[in-house]
Amino acid sequence: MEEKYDSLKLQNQLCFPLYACAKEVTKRYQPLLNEIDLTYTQYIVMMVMWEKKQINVKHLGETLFLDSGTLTPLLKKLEVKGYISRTRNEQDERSVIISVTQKGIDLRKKAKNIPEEIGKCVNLTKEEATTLYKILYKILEKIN
Amino acid sequence: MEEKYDSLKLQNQLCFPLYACAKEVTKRYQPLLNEIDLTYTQYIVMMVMWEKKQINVKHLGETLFLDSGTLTPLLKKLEVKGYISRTRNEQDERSVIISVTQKGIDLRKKAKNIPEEIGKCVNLTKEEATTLYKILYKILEKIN
DNA sequence: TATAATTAAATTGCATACAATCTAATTGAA
DNA sequence: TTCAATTAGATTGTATGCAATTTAATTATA
Repeated sequence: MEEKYDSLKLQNQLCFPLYACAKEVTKRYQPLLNEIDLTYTQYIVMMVMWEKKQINVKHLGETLFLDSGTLTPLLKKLEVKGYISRTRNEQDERSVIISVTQKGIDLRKKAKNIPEEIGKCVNLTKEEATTLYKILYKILEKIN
Repeated sequence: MEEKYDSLKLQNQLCFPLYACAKEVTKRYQPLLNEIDLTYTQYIVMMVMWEKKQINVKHLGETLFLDSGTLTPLLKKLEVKGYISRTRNEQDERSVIISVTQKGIDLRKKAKNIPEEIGKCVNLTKEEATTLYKILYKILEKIN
């Protein structure tokens, strides 16, 4: 009588473990990130900055799947902390260019061991990690 | 010279696609959930209620990986909407028992087609879905 | 039994997320 | 060229999430 609702059971959802897992793994970052005074979202922004040195808000948002409603206040905080600077693009005043500062570059040294620490507590085999990675990116590509 | 920081590159992270995927998939629920006036978090709470009919806040939190700081205000909103009721456990007044109302039970009919709709936009093969499911639960078990 | 320790929710404060809207700058089409 | 459409960020409002603390109830222990 109830089996017509089986698809609504929590344990039959794929989205729920995805949601829970992302939350729990992110939570594990926090003690490590506290030591360098970053939140998880600020950390992934800094990861982009360490690689790109300079990027505008629109492109940063596309890279991280975040919109200006999230990024604008977050970038202002990173600017106050001295890790980035924000300047208008002179060729197109609508665009804001984010640049990493020397202090921001120096922060990378302190973050260096974080990925390894997280790897330990997730504890997947190489194959599982690769498989997970591929499936997640497949979803991300399909969904956008 | 830079390769010692490779582990800090965004594309070498497993956590980032996990984080992004969870967010993007959850976002796809919203148009469907708007029609029944639920947020995603309220929806997973209702999924538990449809199955259990009655559960206390502590157990609900363990099931959904959410704490009282998130659940208390959310449950009050669901109570205002008439989908659940909240009562103290008479045997242990510290505990709050959440019960689904008839209006809450009726809501399930309207939610019935949501999982299928989401499945369409995620578009994994059966094998991929199964693999993803297993790996995610492996992480959840290991991490807690 | 009286008090300390523990437990379950609630509260507070801070940081996302995102939809919707607004503003200013740029682009496009008649 | 001029005005409409588009674009990039910023702003506003709502809803999580979670750490830390508080409160009230229960349990454990000297």
